[in-house]
Amino acid sequence: MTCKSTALLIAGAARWCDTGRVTGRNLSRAEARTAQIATIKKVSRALIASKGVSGLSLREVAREMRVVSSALYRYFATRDDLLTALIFDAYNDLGASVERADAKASSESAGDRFRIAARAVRRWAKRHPHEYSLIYGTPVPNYVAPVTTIEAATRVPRVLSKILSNAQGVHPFPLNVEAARDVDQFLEVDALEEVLVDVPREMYVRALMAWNMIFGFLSFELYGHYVGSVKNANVMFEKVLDELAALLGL
Amino acid sequence: MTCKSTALLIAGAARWCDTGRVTGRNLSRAEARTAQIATIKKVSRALIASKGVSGLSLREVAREMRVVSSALYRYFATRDDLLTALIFDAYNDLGASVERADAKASSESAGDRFRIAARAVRRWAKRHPHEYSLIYGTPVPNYVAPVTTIEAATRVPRVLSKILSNAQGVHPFPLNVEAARDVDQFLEVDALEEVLVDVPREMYVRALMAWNMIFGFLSFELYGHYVGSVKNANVMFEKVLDELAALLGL
DNA sequence: TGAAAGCGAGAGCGATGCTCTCTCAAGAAA
DNA sequence: TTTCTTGAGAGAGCATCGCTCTCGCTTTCA
Repeated sequence: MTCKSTALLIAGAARWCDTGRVTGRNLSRAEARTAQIATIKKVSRALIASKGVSGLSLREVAREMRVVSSALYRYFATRDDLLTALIFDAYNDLGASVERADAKASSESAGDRFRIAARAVRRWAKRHPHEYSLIYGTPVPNYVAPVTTIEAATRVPRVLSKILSNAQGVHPFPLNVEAARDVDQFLEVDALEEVLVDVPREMYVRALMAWNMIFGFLSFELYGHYVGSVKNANVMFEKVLDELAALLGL
Repeated sequence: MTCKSTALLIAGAARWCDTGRVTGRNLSRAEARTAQIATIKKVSRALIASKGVSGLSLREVAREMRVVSSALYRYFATRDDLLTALIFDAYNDLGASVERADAKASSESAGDRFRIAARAVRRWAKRHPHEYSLIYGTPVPNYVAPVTTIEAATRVPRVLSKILSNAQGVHPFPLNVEAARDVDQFLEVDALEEVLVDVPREMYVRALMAWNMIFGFLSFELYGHYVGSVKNANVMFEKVLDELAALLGL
């Protein structure tokens, strides 16, 4: 049952020992390490998908990998560290999905690109509800996002704002010009300028609202707050996108 | 340390035995039971407030109450049952807060009433962030809202819609009449009519959006998604309310 | 070739949710 | 008043969890 005689294994083929140890001549220690980390995350994602975030247990991951639980602590010092890695991956996975969808829609009108990007967000969220919760649901207590995560988290806003900035000249709903003048009083305009490139400041509030509305909608949909009021969320989402597009002048 | 000789306690005064048992002549069994339930919930709320929902442990509640953990199972068969009771209370507490705020604002204009109600939601959420998460954050796995909870959950929407229906005749942003005609295709119009009394159907989508936007904003604010973009959430919230009021024609 | 570092096994600690049995007190029935 | 039923807490126990520590083996590197 244990794996005392790794020397007996066929040297040419890297493979899993019964006990989970990665061995074989053609897999360096570093490679084995990244492979193990990938496996841990893969199994964790599967576990989260079936039991939710709170159902993720290091011991069960270990059991699944036919490894003793203490072995996992070589790779993640803490359950929260594992979650942090998964959060990071989720942001990037979502961001990549939306970027991909937008890239394919480069010839569309601004309004259509906006809708396509928003639908990509929703599609990802509905396909990965628990990973969505990981990043947009209740945060894990004491969790503080590392800097790398912050960057990954801006990928979706960046796509939306690129669409916005490409759509200059179209006339939005009447803007409250007075309200837009003191925008630097309550927004981090310096940071926002790096994301909302070429978007006029009068639009910042509405841009943030649109971003917030998309995720607010998904939280309501996924968490059941639309039960009893919204019968067909697909259609409702399109209606919301219509309103948002009008608000943004798309 | 144990409480074998309750007969020796002063009969006239109901009091806690050292071991947690409620005793005394003037406290009936039923009264003692409701008192214990109230205490359990009170201690649980305090625990949630300091450690978050996931930090709520029946054993710690029991310790706090100087009672053995198994005793709590006389009142809540499961940790999730306790959470369900707390969710119910949270909905009602939030609903009552907003109703109270709106009742005091009956002489204000529709726009002001809308803002006052929305601010009441936000104030409650910021004062009870963990209870907010309980009802608007990631749901507990396998949780299904009992009917009584559903009713409690509609108290806030009811207030908002009452304000809306009282504000007929004001002209909203241009409504997409075409989009509003097939509202019964994707909304539960029968159920919505009982909440959105006297609100025209063309407004249903925007009314739902406003409701959703308020809570979406709070989730973003409380869960840190505005870090790096919104400097002063108080002001930003007012801007959002301006936009929503305009959208609703208030 | 030999020292250093990485990794998994395994035992163990304190904590969790939950179950079960035991005992005793309170309320209802006689 | 006495008997019987029911409700409540105590306490032991089970399976599980996150996490720590030591041990022995293997890979890596000087």
